[in-house]
Amino acid sequence: MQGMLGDDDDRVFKALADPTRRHLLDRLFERDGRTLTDLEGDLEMTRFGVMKHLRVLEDAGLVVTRRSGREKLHFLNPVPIRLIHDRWIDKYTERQVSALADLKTRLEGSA
Amino acid sequence: MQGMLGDDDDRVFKALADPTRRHLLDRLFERDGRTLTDLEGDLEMTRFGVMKHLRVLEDAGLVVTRRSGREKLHFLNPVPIRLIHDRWIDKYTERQVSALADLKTRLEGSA
DNA sequence: TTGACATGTGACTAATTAGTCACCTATCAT
DNA sequence: ATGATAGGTGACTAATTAGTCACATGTCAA
Repeated sequence: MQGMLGDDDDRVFKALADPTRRHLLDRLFERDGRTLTDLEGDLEMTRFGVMKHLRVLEDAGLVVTRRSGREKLHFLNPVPIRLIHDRWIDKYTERQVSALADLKTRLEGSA
Repeated sequence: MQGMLGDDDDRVFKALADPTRRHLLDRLFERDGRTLTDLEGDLEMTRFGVMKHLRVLEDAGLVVTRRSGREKLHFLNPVPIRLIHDRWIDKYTERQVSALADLKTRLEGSA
């Protein structure tokens, strides 16, 4: 039981704690397979900073990569996100919580 | 669109980044309505430390509280967790991702 | 081959955050 | 009332983390 709550998931949560890294995930959610240079584009940060953040995301398993020649392509892996969900939302209450979350999103969207 | 990605969600992710706070959420997931003294029990930390962590969780909306006499009862609010989920997992891929997550949990459970 | 481009590494500094301390306030039971 | 119990505050120190730098490696296209 403690096994699945160890170092792995700590890396995931630490990775998600930074707004730049969440923004990178947003970009990859929008469209997968981007390169470092592509992702560097809209960030007010040096390339090295972005690379460091991508490394953290990759170590956490939130991003998986594939080399293609001199480019490195980045893909979003949503499984760790789902595991966070399952840790504190059981199958029985999932429907109600999901409905509440949808409601909240809709209310904020129209505001 | 930026509205729902603002300071609020930053507080949520920062709150989740600490293992002690995740443990507190685990305890509340197991059983709701605990007091500070109750939660303090199995932690190697002073009461003040625990109180500080609970405060962070409450500010993030992950924990809601209710006063009952001289006691303060703590409840887990799963909605922010679900919003994290919905940010990077769309409704169309949710089933597949969920299945993968279940598989991963089962494999680790039997290991 | 050679110049240009994409990515990678180790060390340094500045800023953030965790945990503790002494001390304070409010409520309950007798 | 009063002693015990539950919870709360502001300031301090130690540890962690973000961002940058100069420099290095590997790949493509002509």
